[in-house]
Amino acid sequence: METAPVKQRVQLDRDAWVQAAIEVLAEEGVAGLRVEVLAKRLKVTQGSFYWHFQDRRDLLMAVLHYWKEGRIRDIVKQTRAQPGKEVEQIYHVIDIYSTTRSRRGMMIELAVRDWARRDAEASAIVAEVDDIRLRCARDLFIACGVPLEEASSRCMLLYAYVFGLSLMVYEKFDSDPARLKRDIADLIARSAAMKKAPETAE
Amino acid sequence: METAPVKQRVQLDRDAWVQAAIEVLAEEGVAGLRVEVLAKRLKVTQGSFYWHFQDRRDLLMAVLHYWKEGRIRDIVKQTRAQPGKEVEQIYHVIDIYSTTRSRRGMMIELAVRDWARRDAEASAIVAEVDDIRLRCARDLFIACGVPLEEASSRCMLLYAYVFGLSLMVYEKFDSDPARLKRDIADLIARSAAMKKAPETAE
DNA sequence: ATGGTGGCGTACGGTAGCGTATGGTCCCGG
DNA sequence: CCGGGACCATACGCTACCGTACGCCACCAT
Repeated sequence: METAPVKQRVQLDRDAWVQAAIEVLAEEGVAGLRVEVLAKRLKVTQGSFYWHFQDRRDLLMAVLHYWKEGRIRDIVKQTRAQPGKEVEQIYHVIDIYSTTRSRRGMMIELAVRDWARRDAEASAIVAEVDDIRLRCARDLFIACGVPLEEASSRCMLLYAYVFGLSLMVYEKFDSDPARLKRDIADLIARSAAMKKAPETAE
Repeated sequence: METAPVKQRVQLDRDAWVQAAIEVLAEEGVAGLRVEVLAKRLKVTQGSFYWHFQDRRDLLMAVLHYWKEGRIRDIVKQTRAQPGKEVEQIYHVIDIYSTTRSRRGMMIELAVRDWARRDAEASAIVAEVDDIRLRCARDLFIACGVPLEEASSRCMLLYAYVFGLSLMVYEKFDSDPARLKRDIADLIARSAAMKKAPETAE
């Protein structure tokens, strides 16, 4: 996420290629992730690429695993709450994914998921990430006193909502998207079993 | 949706190309929608294509508008409820989009939305469709006695959820996806203002 | 019958992109 | 100082695809 300082590198390594690839992935999708384009962006030729990678697919797999590791790290970080602050943490998770603040991360997320719709290996990676995400979020609901099955439903709703939201174009629909998102967050997070829930937690 | 009977056509028209294009769009995405591939699929050469279309973009725009018209027709059909049956209709709408039954339609939907993320004209079309969808669904909630703002929140949650759900891979997470979806549908549709809501409506 | 037009095939030029082969350069250890 | 390996450039062949130019033919009206 921070590539600013090290700009004077003369030698590229696998990781530099992967990070640049993720950049292109976010902008153009998997289909736009071509080795010639990438090489041009890194100011080198294809000769360099085929030194570090066997072929294009090799890069794609590296991108996939790099993304997976990063997601897992972020997920455990985001779903770790101080005892008694679980509700706030749920609202925080919703907020992270539903604001334009983390637009870049969402673009990558969507590109990977679109990729996964036609590639088995990408689909497997997404499955792993989703499983971890859902379990972590469910634990958060459970810690709030929500029963298991309801916790499952609510965390699934949570993630499906945030991903789906970023696929929609709703500017014309509502004049106050902030209120809309707040209310939706309440629908997702406010359980009957959560009497301790705050008004809005913003 | 029904191309089975007319298989013996010798002359192709614009519409035949557009429908075949949507088929490819569902399978491969916009990036995979190439005129040579399409021509091969229709057993003709590119010469035919460039008779009916100015260029590739011309086809893409035709696909976009064809999709839009179809969506609008379906939306008004799906959100038209017999008075007193609005709640059931809401559950029905959720059911339509969240089951694998209409997999093909969802694949097209996702392909178009991914397309819209990088193309302004596609984005504009999606914006129109979303606006109509949201307004129709909101009217349904309002007809149930839900206040305006809550109706807005709930219908937005509804569509974001169904689109997001089809992006996720959750086989490993829950052993009973049917129950999960039922409970989520309840979270979306069952309002505090809807005392007349049925248990499950299935 | 004939010309002309709709619908398509053929042929071609051009570009983008993948992957390979091979040569060059810098650096580092002995 | 020199040999080898890491890293990259150059050059090439190949395929997929876009778009154009033009030829062919069936069909229909006059």
